[in-house]
Amino acid sequence: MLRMSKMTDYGIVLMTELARAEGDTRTTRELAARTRVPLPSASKVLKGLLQAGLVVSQRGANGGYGLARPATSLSLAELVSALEGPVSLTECGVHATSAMPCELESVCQVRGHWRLINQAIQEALGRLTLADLLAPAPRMPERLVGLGVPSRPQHPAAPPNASSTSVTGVRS
Amino acid sequence: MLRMSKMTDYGIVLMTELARAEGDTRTTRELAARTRVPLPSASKVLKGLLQAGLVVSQRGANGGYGLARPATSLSLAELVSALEGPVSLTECGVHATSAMPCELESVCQVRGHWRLINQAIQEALGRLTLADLLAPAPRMPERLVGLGVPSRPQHPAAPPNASSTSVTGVRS
DNA sequence: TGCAATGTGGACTGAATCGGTCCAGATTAC
DNA sequence: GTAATCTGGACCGATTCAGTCCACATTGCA
Repeated sequence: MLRMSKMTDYGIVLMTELARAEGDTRTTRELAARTRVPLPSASKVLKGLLQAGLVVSQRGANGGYGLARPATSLSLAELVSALEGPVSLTECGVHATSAMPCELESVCQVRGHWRLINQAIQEALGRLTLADLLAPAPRMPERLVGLGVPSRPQHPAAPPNASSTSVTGVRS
Repeated sequence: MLRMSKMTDYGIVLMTELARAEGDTRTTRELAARTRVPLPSASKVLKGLLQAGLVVSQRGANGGYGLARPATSLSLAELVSALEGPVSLTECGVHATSAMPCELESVCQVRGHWRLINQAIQEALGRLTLADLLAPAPRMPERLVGLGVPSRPQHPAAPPNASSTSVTGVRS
């Protein structure tokens, strides 16, 4: 659990494929075929990426999609945010000025902690770029050194729940 | 998005309340009343926590729930794992020996990266204990220093999606 | 000029999940 | 024996999600 949606999964795979094109445009059909993402879904995701400004489109014959910026400047955090909304485990801290303010704000002391956790997750995602995903998976990429080092008692592995596969899962 | 489920949210609030009892047991009714979690839902979540071994129960009259271990040794990662399943943004890396192995494993280079990201998130959650949540929210707790420091270009804030509230959100 | 290829925006549907509720039964204190 | 409490499971309605489809706009090319 605590998963990204499948669409976000698709989005990352499609962006990775686009990054391989290096400036060229690719049609939705091409991208779908190469990534095995169902065509209509690929189309849907690409529309979302377009609205988020992460890709540019060329309409008409010989049209297609291309990256809006170099792969080296597109962070995973941006991708996930664009497709999934703000990265935040709880509502708390997302809309600080919500229409539904915290009625027990004065007595609750959890908020600050969550904000930092959300921040940490966002940072972990922000450290990797699309370009990084193209490179061979490193044993321990410099950017994550210091994050992945256990410093607390290991918690027992949660029961594995056999479930559906994700594209990222399947292809990664 | 990228949210915990509401049940996990409840679980954290309930555990926090249990931690305040400091060894005493609390009935489901008490816990629900204090946290404003709907009683049946609180009951459901507590059952789950019991099976995960995070709380102990005393049946019968004068029964109730108590923490299975001191709050200082219960990490948030444990809590989330217990209620939400393995912490992993993608299927990939959760069941490495899945019945559905990656057909394109040889060409895919994303897996290693995801594994590290999942690890980073898990670490961020593992650094905080239940006891930490009881303390006043710090500006920047020592345990997270170094995680929350931006090192990449800030990505534009994703469009705020006004939505429902979470318990943690409401009370934090 | 017209046609074919392609993206655009939106509606729609079936399935799965989630939040929430309820109940019959076991256990314990008094 | 009775009341209070946890236990395990079934159940339901609402929501979300993945996926599909369609009418239309745009563009390149014959």
